Amino acid sequence: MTEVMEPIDQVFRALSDPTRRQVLARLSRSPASVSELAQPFDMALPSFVQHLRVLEESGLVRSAKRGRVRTYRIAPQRMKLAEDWLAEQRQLWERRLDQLDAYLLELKEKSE
Amino acid sequence: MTEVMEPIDQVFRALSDPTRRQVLARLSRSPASVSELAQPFDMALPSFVQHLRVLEESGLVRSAKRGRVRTYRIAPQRMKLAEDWLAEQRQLWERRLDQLDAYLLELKEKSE
DNA sequence: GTTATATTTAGGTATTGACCTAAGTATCTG
DNA sequence: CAGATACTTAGGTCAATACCTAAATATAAC
Repeated sequence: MTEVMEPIDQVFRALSDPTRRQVLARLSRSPASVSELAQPFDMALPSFVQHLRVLEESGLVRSAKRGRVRTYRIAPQRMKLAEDWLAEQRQLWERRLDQLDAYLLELKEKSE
Repeated sequence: MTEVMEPIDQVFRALSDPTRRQVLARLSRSPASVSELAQPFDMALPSFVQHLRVLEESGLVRSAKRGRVRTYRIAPQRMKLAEDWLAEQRQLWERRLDQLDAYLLELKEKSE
């Protein structure tokens, strides 16, 4: 694949894991520390922290360390990349469906 | 990770690859055969076909073979899983930001 | 200043992902 | 029916991912 991943690739990749999506959902409510975030998951901490790293590299979250506690928060702009891409595709095929006669399309599908 | 991937995991995973996103964009315009889809890519056909398999397993596209030609088309309902998930997160943190605004406003008013 | 807490680093394993080449099958066309 | 076309199957490589345990570091609390 490509040498370096594009932001949008990283965003979708980050979103493809259920653990990471759960973390994002948690952070959508409020910022939280590593251990708070890890608590619901039955996973060794270093493994979990790797998910946090993937999220941060994707730009979907940011973190800052104060003392011994690292706090993560959501960084909403990046999610927009994904939303916008999806919206654009939707617009494309919706326009296509508008142009076509829906009835004829259905007939065509049935014959295939 | 999990034994079997959830549909939404598969959808985001399928979307994380630029080749696959380009294929989706192409299919948003109209259905197309394997070789039509493969044409823009500098990749051995079997490698490319594997991307089509990932897309079909995710439910983002469907295919049917007629004679020796397999035709792919977009299957838009699945993309909604991703759109809905993103919309939900957005709603969550936008609501949170609203609350924060209200709180800050209140602080400000008290100080005046 | 010792002990507890909150990560972080180091390093290892097993599976999956993204590619390849070579060879096979099925359908169409002259 | 012979050759071209449109995939499909088989099998191999290499890197990345998702986990793990054990040990290190840095800060906080007694």
